[in-house]
Amino acid sequence: MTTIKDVARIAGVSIASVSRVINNGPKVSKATIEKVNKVMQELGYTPNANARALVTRKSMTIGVVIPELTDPFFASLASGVDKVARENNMQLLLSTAGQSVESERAAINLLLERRCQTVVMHSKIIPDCELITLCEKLPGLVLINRHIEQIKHKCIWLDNEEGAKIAARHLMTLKHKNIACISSKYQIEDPALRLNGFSAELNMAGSPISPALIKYAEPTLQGGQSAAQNLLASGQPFSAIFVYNDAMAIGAISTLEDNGYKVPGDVSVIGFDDVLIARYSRPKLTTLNYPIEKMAQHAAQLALTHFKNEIVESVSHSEHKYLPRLVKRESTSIKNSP
Amino acid sequence: MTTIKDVARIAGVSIASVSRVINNGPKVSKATIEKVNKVMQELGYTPNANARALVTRKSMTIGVVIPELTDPFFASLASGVDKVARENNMQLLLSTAGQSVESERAAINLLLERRCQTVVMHSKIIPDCELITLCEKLPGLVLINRHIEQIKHKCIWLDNEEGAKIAARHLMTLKHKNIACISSKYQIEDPALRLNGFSAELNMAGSPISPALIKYAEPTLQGGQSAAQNLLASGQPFSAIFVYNDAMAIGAISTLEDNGYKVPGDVSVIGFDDVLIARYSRPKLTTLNYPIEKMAQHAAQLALTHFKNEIVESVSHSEHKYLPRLVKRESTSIKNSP
DNA sequence: TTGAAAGCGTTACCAC
DNA sequence: GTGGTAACGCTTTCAA
Repeated sequence: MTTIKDVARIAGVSIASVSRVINNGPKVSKATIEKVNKVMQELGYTPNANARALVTRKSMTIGVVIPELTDPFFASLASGVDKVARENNMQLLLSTAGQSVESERAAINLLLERRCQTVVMHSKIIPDCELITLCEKLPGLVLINRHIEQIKHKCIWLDNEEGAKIAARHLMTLKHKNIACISSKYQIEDPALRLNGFSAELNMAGSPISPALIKYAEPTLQGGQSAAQNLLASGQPFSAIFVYNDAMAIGAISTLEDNGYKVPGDVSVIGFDDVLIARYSRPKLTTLNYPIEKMAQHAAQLALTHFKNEIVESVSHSEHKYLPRLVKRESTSIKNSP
Repeated sequence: MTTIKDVARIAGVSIASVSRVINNGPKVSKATIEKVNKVMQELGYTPNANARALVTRKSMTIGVVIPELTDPFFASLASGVDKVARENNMQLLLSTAGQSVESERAAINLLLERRCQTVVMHSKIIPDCELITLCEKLPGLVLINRHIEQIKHKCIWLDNEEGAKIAARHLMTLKHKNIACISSKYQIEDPALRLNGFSAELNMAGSPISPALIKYAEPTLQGGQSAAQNLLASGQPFSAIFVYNDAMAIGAISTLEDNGYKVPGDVSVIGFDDVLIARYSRPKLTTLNYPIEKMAQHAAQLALTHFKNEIVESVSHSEHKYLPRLVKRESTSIKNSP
């Protein structure tokens, strides 16, 4: 590869001058600029980002830690960060973390080795205290979808509980009384929060949810199918279901229809997340929109701000909580009079 | 940040020794290893990957160039490359390229600056000749979903035409005679190849496709809906549709059903790609599986091989063509006797 | 088995 | 305006 030295030699100027041209430095004559640019062109010179990072101590990269890329939810997250990176002439360094503490640690470590001072991390496994420590070592770290009180100004998260309450109100507005729930048996936090919020709201309205109408399964299409199966098998009457996520909701709908129930005619179904498939299902899914891409952009901006130390009081003390938005589509409707 | 010097000083050994410990170098006494490891631990030392890349001239990264991340197809591509990267202790450097020549060039350039010698690129815009030149500069470059004869040993692509033929045969096996097509009006290559293959196969079977039964639209859900609308409005009879991709196929199905046609009862619909939504639609979509993640893994491996110069005759002369696989689900069935 | 020292390709400071 | 040069943090000879 040609280096800055080659360019300098052939252009007949010093290395320093070439560097100035590259960086639009001040005090360079037009003649030099043109001469150098011409030589760089001819030689196909490409500056070495590693060398630059070494001396400037700036890697010009934004890191993202996510469990995996194939889940559209995480792809959107990464995409949001990517947008901010591009706006700031930085590049995306992706580190997939899988599902274990060790691999989450390894993922963040790779970013540290690359001296990536700005990172957006989605971590559900590493314990709070460890993340708090990490934040000191890496000021430009922002957590997404996790709320840790001590570092809340570096956390961007969604109010799952409130989202569930919105869903509850929506279904009650539609006159539903016997409402079932399908929840996930994994991931401690989110499912629990959603279920809590939902039943709290029903309690408040004076029509508590019947324990027999809560089913747990894998958070997948198949999980939704089997949970709906169980619900049907229970013999309990219900006219609506609040489902943990969209994939399960679509699974539930397919089971319901296979058993002769119309959605939303006989049973209303509401999902959560508003991922891609929600718009492609039939009936189109009513769900709660989780603005993950927007949140990720916010997170990246915030990480940049923290890294640059431009923290003002307003930022360092404010919470960054998002609220899901109800998206009414076709899978919920007013209760049929029986 | 603590450096190798700090570690050396505190451990009371030379920089060279610390380096040897870090790299599991040969000829280091057990005592030194332990001493150094202890100090590294205490200091929370993290080696600087940029400095290492500079001196070793190896960046330990695999680059990926894709138009965007939110399309599940490209997310799978990136994910395939990521898997290979992890297996080889390398990291993913992602460069999104958007939809213009300039931004495709910029994307690859960022990778060059980072001295990323292994890259998998999805490019539909940059002209062949430019890519051929680029391949000389970047021996570890592999193109995915593009076939350029002069560098075919560095191309991994899918046989779109043959895929379309498989679809045609499937529909003919199901006794369909009047078959419609919905194609995309964008992206020069893929849609044309698919349509060509499809009509060629029907021609061979002696029942050429009627031009009135070919509609073009945006390659989206909405595009599929409007194309199906047009098809219905044409008044021409048809009992099956070959659709450019899954999103359009699902759009077409919704329009058909909204107009009282049952799928597959009245009309069979077959998609292409087998992306996530194909499994979530109702009826589940019959489609052609495009093994993009597997292809991406292959591409990454191949890029690694080319970079390491481990090219053997068999690799440098063979084609890397993939065939889509028919996935029979619920949206196609044998033609109803009218 | 260990250490000294010469780079790797840049930037940035300091003279001129 | 321009050029010389000391870092940046690390690997890798080469001697000892």
